[in-house]
Amino acid sequence: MKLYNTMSKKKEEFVPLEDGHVKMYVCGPTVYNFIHIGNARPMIVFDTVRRYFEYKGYDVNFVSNFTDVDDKIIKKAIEEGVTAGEISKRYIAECKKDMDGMNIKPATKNPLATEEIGGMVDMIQALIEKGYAYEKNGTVYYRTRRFKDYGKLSHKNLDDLRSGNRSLLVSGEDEKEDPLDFVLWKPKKEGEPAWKSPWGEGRPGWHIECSEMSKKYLGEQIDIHAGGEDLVFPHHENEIAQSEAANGKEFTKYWLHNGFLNIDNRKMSKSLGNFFTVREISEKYDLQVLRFFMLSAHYRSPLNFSADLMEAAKSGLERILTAADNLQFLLGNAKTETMTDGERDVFAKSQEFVDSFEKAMDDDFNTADAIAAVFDLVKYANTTANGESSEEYLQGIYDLIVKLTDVLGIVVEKKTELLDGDIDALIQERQNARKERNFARADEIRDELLAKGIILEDTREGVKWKRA
RNA sequence: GGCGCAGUAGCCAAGUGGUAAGGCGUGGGUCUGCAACACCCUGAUUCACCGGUUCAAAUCCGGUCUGCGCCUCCA
Repeated sequence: MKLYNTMSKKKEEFVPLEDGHVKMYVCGPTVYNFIHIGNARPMIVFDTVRRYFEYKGYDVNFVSNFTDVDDKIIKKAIEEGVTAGEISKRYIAECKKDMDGMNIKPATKNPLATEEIGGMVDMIQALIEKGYAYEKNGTVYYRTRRFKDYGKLSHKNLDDLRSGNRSLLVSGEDEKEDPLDFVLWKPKKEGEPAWKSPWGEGRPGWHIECSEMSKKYLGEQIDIHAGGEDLVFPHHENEIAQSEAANGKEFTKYWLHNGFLNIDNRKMSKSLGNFFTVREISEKYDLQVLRFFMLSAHYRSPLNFSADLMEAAKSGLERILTAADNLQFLLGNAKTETMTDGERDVFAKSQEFVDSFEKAMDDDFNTADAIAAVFDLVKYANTTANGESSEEYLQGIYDLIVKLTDVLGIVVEKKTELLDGDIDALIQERQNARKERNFARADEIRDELLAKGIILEDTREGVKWKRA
């Protein structure tokens, strides 16, 4: 399988560091509020990447952090008059609820920055000893120009950065030896959470968190490091500088970055009023729709979000869900058990959809193409399965749909809820009314059930129902 | 200013040298008491524009226009 590496700007064949294993780190959110749908994109995309690796038989060690100490968290805590810890704890819990709704598999480990301070201090210390960092008045800076590969990920040239941002030179950060130097440790300010260190009380800079947590839980060298494209510079560039200087070896083999999510063709921002949290979306849609929507485009492309596009995604997803539901329904009424020879041939042909699905995913996780394969399979199921199909055939096709949609993190299984006895009785009464051609009564019952959120569908094989 | 990405049907979106997947929507039809589902048919002589390379270009090269991102801890 091939994946696009931001470092080389090319699709590269994936070769794991260790056979059969994938070590993967995804930069997680800063938990100062409910996550927004922009945060959701990397979560969904890289969860899908993980699922595909697992589908291929890899054992994936998936680590994703929560940044739980940061200016924004502290600001929110002050506003509410609570501790920063209360804020981060609350929003980590809320974030996990949203992730669950989006069917994102729990990470192997979700480290918290505040629980890893000791390791970060050690790493900073090592950088100072190696001459890659220096301390001034309680602040520790990384000596960017000392790391000769600086800029290799974002393909930037240090002198361009400089000339393009002269304002930095005059903007007061005169403690730094060079305006490009970034903070590894910052001293405590009044009222802020702080930890002890050789340079006085304070807290770590953002970049060092990921370097340390990645090293601690995955080792000095990992296969994949991923995140939003905005993290390429400076965050990931700085992580490379820190980790490679401290550990003396290549940090990450493959760098994956997802494209940005726009709203109505504009960048999402509070001032534009086009800011959506995942929680808000969940009030209107099953979050599977959001997931399906995000996977309908390639993960590296910019993706536009709008109400119309969500509606279209919902319709598309329903087509898949309906097909699966229909197979389930037919299974409950199948008259024969084993496949006929004819069915065996028909079933054998369905393998081609699995092949094209895998081919798409093997090519840098082309989920849009993979979804097309799922739609082809759905059409195949709709045209070949019917009341005469054998149980074995129906189950076989159903299992294929589940196998593929599971990689995408889409659940097609209908939550099995038993109908209340009286609802069941109403459906039966309606059937009798229809038989007697008393359609007025039949429609009356259908409307009554609709009011209770039950939609009835009359098919050739019998009455089906679903929740509105 | 520097670096980079994108422009494919009404909408979304694959396709990166061999003659345009898939979905949503629209319109027509089959099925059906009606509705819904499903199925069949319906769509770009053409891939922002202008040149060039080639037997062959949406795909490669040059230029133009348009939109967007990064270059201050925003996924």
